[in-house]
Amino acid sequence: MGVSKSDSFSEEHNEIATLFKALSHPARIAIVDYLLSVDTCICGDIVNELPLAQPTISQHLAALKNANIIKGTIEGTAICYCINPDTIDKIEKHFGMIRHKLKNKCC
Amino acid sequence: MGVSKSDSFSEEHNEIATLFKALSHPARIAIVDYLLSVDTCICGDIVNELPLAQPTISQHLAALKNANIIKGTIEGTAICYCINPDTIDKIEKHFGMIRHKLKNKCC
DNA sequence: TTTATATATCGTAATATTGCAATATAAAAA
DNA sequence: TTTTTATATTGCAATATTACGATATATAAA
Repeated sequence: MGVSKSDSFSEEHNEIATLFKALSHPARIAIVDYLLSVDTCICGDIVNELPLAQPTISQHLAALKNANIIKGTIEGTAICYCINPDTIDKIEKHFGMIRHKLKNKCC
Repeated sequence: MGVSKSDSFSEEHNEIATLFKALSHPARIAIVDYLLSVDTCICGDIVNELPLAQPTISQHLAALKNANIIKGTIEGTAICYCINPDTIDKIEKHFGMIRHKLKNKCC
């Protein structure tokens, strides 16, 4: 009834689904893309990059932080954001596993 | 107001977000995992593998089919499901891009 | 201290997702 | 044809997500 039956699934399935969920919105993809498009970590100014209101972006950033996809460190008034490579690794490994299993299949 | 402002984002950002959304539920991850765990394509019997009612699984399968993550071909009364390697490729390429961009960064 | 700037939180409305019982559909078997 | 089996669709209730105005918070600058 609207509740995801998380308890019914394995820890790992829940974990990977949570990561994908964090990446399941175009605004969050755009944020990740923007963080990747500049050479250094970004302090401030993400709000000006997207066509969304500041509270909305704050929410999306919180979702990404919550999933450990980005890291934010306070830098005076601003916050500096970076991609967390460890989490990217984790997702890539999952696809590596998929790729590996796909190789032994006939489709 | 609850509506994702898809129009505000690029085609590519929307497309990749849609793929992640399809993978953002543990039941759908479990389905993909199950399809990968057997050597051949699965005809029927997915319903017995998961602790969800048949209509719910049908919905999840439709979501995966809709995102082109799995393919289903009718085989008599049953339907044979397979992972679509092309879509897996697409997602992997996205992470390849992320990985590439991360290399030139200081974090 | 006062003001400006950057980000977070609250409250709320609109919409989407999840789950399932009931029912429909469609092919295979009897 | 009737029955069985597998899957899809409908309808609906519970919950989650998305978006933003208003407001809070916290540091920097004046």
